[in-house]
Amino acid sequence: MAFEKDFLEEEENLPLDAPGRRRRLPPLLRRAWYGLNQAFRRRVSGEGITPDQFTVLRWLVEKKGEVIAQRDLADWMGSDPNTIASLVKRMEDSELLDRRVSKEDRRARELCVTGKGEEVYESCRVSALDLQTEVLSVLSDEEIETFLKLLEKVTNAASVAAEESRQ
Amino acid sequence: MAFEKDFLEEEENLPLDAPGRRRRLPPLLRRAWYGLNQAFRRRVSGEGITPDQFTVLRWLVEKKGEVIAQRDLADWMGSDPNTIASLVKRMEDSELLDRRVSKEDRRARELCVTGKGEEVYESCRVSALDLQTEVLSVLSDEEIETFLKLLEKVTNAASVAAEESRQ
DNA sequence: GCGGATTGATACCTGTACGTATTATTTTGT
DNA sequence: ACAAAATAATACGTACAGGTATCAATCCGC
Repeated sequence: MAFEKDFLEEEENLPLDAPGRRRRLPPLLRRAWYGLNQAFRRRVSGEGITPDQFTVLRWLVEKKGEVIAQRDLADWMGSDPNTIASLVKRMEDSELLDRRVSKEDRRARELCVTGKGEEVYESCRVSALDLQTEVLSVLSDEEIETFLKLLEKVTNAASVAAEESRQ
Repeated sequence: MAFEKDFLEEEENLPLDAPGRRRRLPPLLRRAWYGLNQAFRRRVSGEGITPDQFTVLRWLVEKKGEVIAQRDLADWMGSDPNTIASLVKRMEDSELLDRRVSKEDRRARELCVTGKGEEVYESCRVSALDLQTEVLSVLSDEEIETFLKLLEKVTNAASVAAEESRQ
């Protein structure tokens, strides 16, 4: 198809943010993340938790046994320590986790998932897996591998860019 | 479509959320989006706008001449009308756009970018382009095409999942 | 042309993101 | 040993996401 080839080559020469360009990274990433997040929120709202609270529970359950401070969560989730502070406070209020002052470093708070937290996590995990499977089912197995590999590179580059943009 | 159903059920299923798995979609997407958004926020904070305000300006500038209501923005950005209402209110307060009641439908508010809005948009557009180029530079041109194509599929699937998850 | 459904926007709420400033504690340099 | 730097968490502020409830205007079926 000469026409299609011309069209594609023409698009490749457009600047990355040209209005005519069909696919721009920021809007696509935004819609992908918000869509996924919104779908998950709607599916687990009956359990009384939010997507971010689920993420915290996942870390706590998978790392159970290890000592986990709020600072660790902030690093793993790429979130601000402020955000984590209010997040875990709400979760402590709803008894999904316990917080206690660390013995080794009295500035730090050690986090520990409660029994209720583990139960809630387990029931939401199924929804999370279903959703992920559903969304990725529009790609072939090979495409999934390729996509996740490229996404990981882009993610690391974005994290570096964010870090380097602090003033 | 019996065969399609069978095919889909047969696709079951990779351990997409196994703890040992190196790459999981939701954390990667989350970090990619937050990293990109954070980098951009830090770079344009001097201009007095936020990434979302920039997104609104881009739509208004690119669609200039057309009549744009808040509802349209909500659709294009995949955001809640509530979010758009407060967003454009802040932007009206800082004189980046004008709002007026539509002649054709007195429920609707027509949005129009101001001169100041256009100036701010133009100075931020360069930062946006730089950032996008920087982040995508970790991929080859061919990988960029592949990645954006697959990301678009995933994005559409995520939007569909969000829409179908309303109760 | 009238009553019900739909639609665009908003008020109010909770939850999240992240910036600055502050406090308490630990670490480090000398 | 002690002052200075670094660190973990927090208080407080602004912005954004999105839910429910509400209002006003429009549309639609009859």
